[in-house]
Amino acid sequence: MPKSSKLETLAKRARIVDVASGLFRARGYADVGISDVMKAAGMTQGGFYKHFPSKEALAAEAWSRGFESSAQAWNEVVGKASNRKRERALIDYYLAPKAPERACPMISFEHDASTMSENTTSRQAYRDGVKGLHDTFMNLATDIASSEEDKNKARMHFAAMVGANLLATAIGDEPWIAAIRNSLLADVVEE
Amino acid sequence: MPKSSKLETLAKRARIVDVASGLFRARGYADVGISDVMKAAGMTQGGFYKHFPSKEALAAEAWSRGFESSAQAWNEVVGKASNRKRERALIDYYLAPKAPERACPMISFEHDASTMSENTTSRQAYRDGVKGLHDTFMNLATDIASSEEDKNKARMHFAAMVGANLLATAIGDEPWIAAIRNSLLADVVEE
DNA sequence: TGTACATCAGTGAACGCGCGTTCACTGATGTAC
DNA sequence: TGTACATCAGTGAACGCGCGTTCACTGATGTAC
Repeated sequence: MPKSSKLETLAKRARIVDVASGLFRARGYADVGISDVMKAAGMTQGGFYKHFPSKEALAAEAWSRGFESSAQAWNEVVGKASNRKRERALIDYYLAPKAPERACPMISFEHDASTMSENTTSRQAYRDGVKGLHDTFMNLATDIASSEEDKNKARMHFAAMVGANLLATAIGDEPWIAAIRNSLLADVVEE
Repeated sequence: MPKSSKLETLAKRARIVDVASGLFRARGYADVGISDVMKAAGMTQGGFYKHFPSKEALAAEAWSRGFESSAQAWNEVVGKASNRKRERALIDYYLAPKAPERACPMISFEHDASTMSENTTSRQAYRDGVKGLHDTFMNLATDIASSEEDKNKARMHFAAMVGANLLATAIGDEPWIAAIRNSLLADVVEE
């Protein structure tokens, strides 16, 4: 059934971005083909180029989408927690096992973002996305009343949770990996 | 000039592993072709399969090699530092800019290790390598006299330096990235 | 409101390139006598 | 010690597959009259 109404077309385009975002988070840019994306979106691969000029153009949007939904999830999780346990709740959530298509975009996209040439929109999307998650973290974990030491602590915890997640993802649930996670959590004051 | 003496053959094999290790650290497994490796080793691509059954078999050895030389570098760096500043020296060194072929193997190999099927020797090489670097770090940053709190701190710093390096590699030297690095360093007691 | 026509989202096959792997061949190494 | 021969590391071309991209075609959408 060729051709759709304008509204349907936009919805399908959004679906492609959506689906690609999850696949890229789960398996990375290189391991996901255009045909994988289009199949998952319920179309055939030829139609892809009616929406995007290239695979890289899709990456830029799919990555942004991934960072957005990650930031949104963070806000929602913290919203449920009591006021003073925000950082702890965030780190707990971040380090909890998740479906592959919900994997941390900072980690999932890093290799491909680093590989891509400097001045691409997809690379900029990565930079903006990571900065966004960092700012989200700092906003949720600290407030105006926080001392500079507290902010420094939060910044370090941000890096630590990313590192811990990277190692846990690649290695799995061994005791020494759990020890790292527990050490991080132990450093986060619950008050 | 076909055929080499047995000694030359072994030396060439070692050179392939060496060169591949650097290329994989710099550009990742998928972005480095057999012909790249062999060209850099001063041979033609066909000869590769006289030494290894497959590209993945090379990865297992090249990755191990990368972890080994990384651990060795850590030991050397700390050796130069005064006794009580070992952890600080290690983190300073780890976060300092390096040539691409010296990039952190935990980060460079992570994506490909995660992607590879569960029971491969290359995947095991990654696990072992990361465990090795973790143990090296803990050995250098703590000793028998260290309290459990100190060990926890060190473990968290290990994760934090990996996370900070990941972000710095992909994003570059922006102020907020430098702030993360400084926050980590500020938490490492110099005494 | 109805009709003829242009548009263009989507199809599915094909193209072209790169890369892992294979293969027939070469000639130095090293062994057997 | 010398000589004939088997081995096998290394060469360079070719194969085959997957994937990004292109393309001729289809038929529903939506516009012009």
